[in-house]
Amino acid sequence: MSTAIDIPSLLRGHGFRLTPQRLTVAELVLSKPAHVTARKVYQTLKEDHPALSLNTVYLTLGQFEKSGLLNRFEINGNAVFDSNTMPHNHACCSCCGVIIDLPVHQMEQQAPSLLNQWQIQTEHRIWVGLCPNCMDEDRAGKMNKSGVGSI
Amino acid sequence: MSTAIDIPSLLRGHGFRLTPQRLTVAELVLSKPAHVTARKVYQTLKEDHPALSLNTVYLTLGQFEKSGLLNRFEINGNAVFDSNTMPHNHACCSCCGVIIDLPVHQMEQQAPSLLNQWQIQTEHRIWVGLCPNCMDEDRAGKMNKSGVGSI
DNA sequence: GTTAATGCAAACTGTTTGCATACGC
DNA sequence: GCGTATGCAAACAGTTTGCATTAAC
Repeated sequence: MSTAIDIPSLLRGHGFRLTPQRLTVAELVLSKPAHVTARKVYQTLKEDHPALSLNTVYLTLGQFEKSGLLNRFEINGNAVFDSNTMPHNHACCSCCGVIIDLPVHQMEQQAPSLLNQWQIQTEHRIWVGLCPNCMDEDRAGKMNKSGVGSI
Repeated sequence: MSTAIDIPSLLRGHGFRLTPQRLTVAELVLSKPAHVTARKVYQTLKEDHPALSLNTVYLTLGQFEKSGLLNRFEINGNAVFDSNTMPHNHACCSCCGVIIDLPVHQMEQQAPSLLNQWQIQTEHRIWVGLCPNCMDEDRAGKMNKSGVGSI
């Protein structure tokens, strides 16, 4: 990460006021690749930043999405925010909840001809299964049952 | 529909008791192509079948899914049940909420090589946008704002 | 008669909204 | 000082759970 992101400049550039809460959330989700839920952000930051409410996290992530700083998609009914705003696919482990980015293949770039008459707004493709780590643990009989709730 | 489905036989074949509620729900979602939410089923049937609770609908759809009679996926955080249990993709209109099935292209059949080490359980691909009908209405200035909540 | 199915209500989770207060600009 | 941000609490929607009653087999 040779070119560190200047979070304050980035936020100011999008017309945001520099509040401590917003800076903290931005530092967590914008300064490096991240797939997070609102609750995850809240739980991660609340210990070191008691002056942060879950409400503010929801609001802030929503603002970042509207400004194009974050992408939003859904896994298991949970809103997940992604700092990677370029087109890409996802895979999610149903055991540990880890989410990885996958490239969009050339053949996938155009929508099926049946949608020629549609005006496509978003597209999302996701694979769900066991990641290599959890398969190993599974084989070793140590599989946890937390499921994707841990995302 | 030359080969009408015998719902009672189908249910019995999967070990279900033939209750009026279960028969009614099955008739609605299994006898023809359908994309429905639990609430939609409940609202559709409750008028003619007062002896039906939302709880039972959730339970019944869940049982049908576990028996392989229905597929389940998610749109906008809502569980959608699909009578088409073969692999296929979806498109959803963000205006009227209509959902259409799309074939899986040959190139899509295999997971990306990055997932070679994964044990894939499910895969889902969805396009969201304006369907031709809603684009027409949009152009005519009659666009409704109901969004995908109408699914 | 057994056992599964049902209805009702309550719980629970993720998310949004209303409003008075605090604070960046 | 002005107007956005914030925290708190309440509202809200979708879904699941607990339990007594009912009905299919």
